Amino acid sequence: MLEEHLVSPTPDALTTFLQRQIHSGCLVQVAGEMEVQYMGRAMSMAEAGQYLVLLKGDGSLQVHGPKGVKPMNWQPKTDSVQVTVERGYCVLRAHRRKPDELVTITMLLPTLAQAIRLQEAAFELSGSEAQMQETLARHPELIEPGLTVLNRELVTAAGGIDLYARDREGRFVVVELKRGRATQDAVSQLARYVDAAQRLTGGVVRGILAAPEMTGPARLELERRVLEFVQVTALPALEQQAVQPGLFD
Amino acid sequence: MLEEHLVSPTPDALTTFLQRQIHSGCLVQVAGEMEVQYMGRAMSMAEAGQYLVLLKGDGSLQVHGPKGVKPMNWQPKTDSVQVTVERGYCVLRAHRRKPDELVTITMLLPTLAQAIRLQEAAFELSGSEAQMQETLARHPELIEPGLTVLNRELVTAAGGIDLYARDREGRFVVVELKRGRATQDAVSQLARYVDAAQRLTGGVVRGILAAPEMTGPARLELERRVLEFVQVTALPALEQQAVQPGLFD
DNA sequence: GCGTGTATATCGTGG
DNA sequence: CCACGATGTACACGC
Repeated sequence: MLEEHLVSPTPDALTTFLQRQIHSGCLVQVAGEMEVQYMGRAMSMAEAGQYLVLLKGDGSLQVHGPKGVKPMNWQPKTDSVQVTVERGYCVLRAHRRKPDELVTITMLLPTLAQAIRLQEAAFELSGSEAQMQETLARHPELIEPGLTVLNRELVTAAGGIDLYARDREGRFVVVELKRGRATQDAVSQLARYVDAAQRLTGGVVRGILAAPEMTGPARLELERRVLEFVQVTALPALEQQAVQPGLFD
Repeated sequence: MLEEHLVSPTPDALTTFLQRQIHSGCLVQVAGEMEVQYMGRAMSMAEAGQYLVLLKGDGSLQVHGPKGVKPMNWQPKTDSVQVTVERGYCVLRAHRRKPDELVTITMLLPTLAQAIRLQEAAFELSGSEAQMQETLARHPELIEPGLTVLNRELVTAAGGIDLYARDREGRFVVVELKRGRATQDAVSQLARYVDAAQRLTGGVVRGILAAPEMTGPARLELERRVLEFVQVTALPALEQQAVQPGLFD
C-alpha cells in the first residue's frame, strides 16, 4: 500500500517522483517547508512554512497546516498539474480552467514525499435530510394527520420544494425540512416557496417548517409570516443507540 | 520534521505510538485498512477500506478516501481521543461533547504511521467579502454617487446588514454584498433586511444587492421585490494580474 | 454557549 | 454548463 517513500529528496528527485506518481492514481504526499500561492476566485499567499500537501488520484489538491479540518489551500479539481524545477526548487502548479484558478507550491525544503494507494469501500450515512424526506413522504402523518404528499422536490421558479402536500381540508401545504436547528434563512426559504405556490394556485397555501428545533429569531419570523412549525427528528432512535453498552468502556 | 515513522506496525506498536504522539502537537498520520464509524448529529459506517487518517495537534481528526477535498469522516474538535487494543486491533475513539459525537476507527491492517511537525507561517488572503466591504465602505461612490455609509455589519433582529447607508436624497439604503454570483437566497436575505429596516424606520428603504453577477432567477426575484442590483467585483485587477509573465512558462 | 453569516466553501442533483 | 440546496458543513465573530 505504501508505494514509494522518499526522505529529504533533492529538488530533482522530488520532481521526478511527482511527475511519475501524479498519474498513478495514488494519494501523493509532500511534507516540508514550502510557499503556497493561490490565484483565482480570490488570491492568497502563504509565506514559507511547514505544510503537508495531499494530491489525490482524482486530481484534487489540498495543503494542510497544523490546525483544523479545512486545508489552508486547496483545489477541488485540476485540469493540469505541472511539476518543474525552477531556481533550484521543485515547483508544483495545479491549474483549473473553470473557474480559472491556479495553486502554486514552491517546495523550499521537502523532508518527506510518499505515494499511498487508497481504496474506498461501502459507505452508509443515516440521518441526512434526504432520508428524513423519504421517511416523511412515506409517513406524512408524522407531520400532521390527514396529510397527503403530492410531490417531493417539486421544482418551481423559486426553487425545489421539499414536500408539496394537501391537508385534510384540501388546502395546499408546502413543507420545508431541516435536519438541524432551523434558522431565519429556513423561514425565508419556506416563505419564498409559499409565495410561489400561492401565485401558481391562486389560493391560500400553508407553509410548514419541519425540523428538530428552531432558533428564537426564526420562531418570531415564522409567526410574523403566519407559517407553522412541526417538530421532527433526523435520528429518532439516537438516544437509545447512544446508551448501547460498549461505547465508552 | 519527520519525527517518527513506522511501517506496518503491530496493533500494540501502533497503539503505543498513537498514545505517545497524540499529545505531541505533531500531525499524526495512519494509513492502511480500517473501518470507520460515526455517531452524533448523524450516523455513518464505512466498511473495511484503505484510508488515510490525519490527527492534528489541535485535536481535529479527518479520514480521507481516495477522492475529493472533503474527508470521508471527520471531527473538527475533540474533547478526548482514546486509543486502545480491542480484539487484537488498535481502536481509536475521538469524542466531542457538544454536540455529542464519536468517531471510532478500527485499524485492521495499518501499513504506515508517522508523526510530522508542521509550522504555520504568515497567510494573506485577498478578495474576501470582508475586504470588499472595507473597500466599499471607504468608496461608497463605487455603489452609487452621493451614498453615505452609516454602518457596517449593522446588527438587527433579522441579522447583520453588510452596509447601511443613506442616498443623496436621504433615503435609507440596505446593501447586501456577495463575492460571487448572487442567488435567490441572497435576494431573500436582502429582502429580509429591508423589511426589518422599514419596520424600524417606518419609511421606505432601498435595497441594493452588490455582487459581480447574479443568476437569472435571482434577477427575476429581485425585480419582483423592487430591489436593485449594482455590479462590484471582489478582485478588480485580477485580469491584469493573471497575464503577468511567468505564470505559465 | 447561541445566533448569524461567510466560504477560493465542496459536493451532488437535475434541467 | 448552470442553478439550487444540503452539508455530520467548518470557521470566525459578536452578544
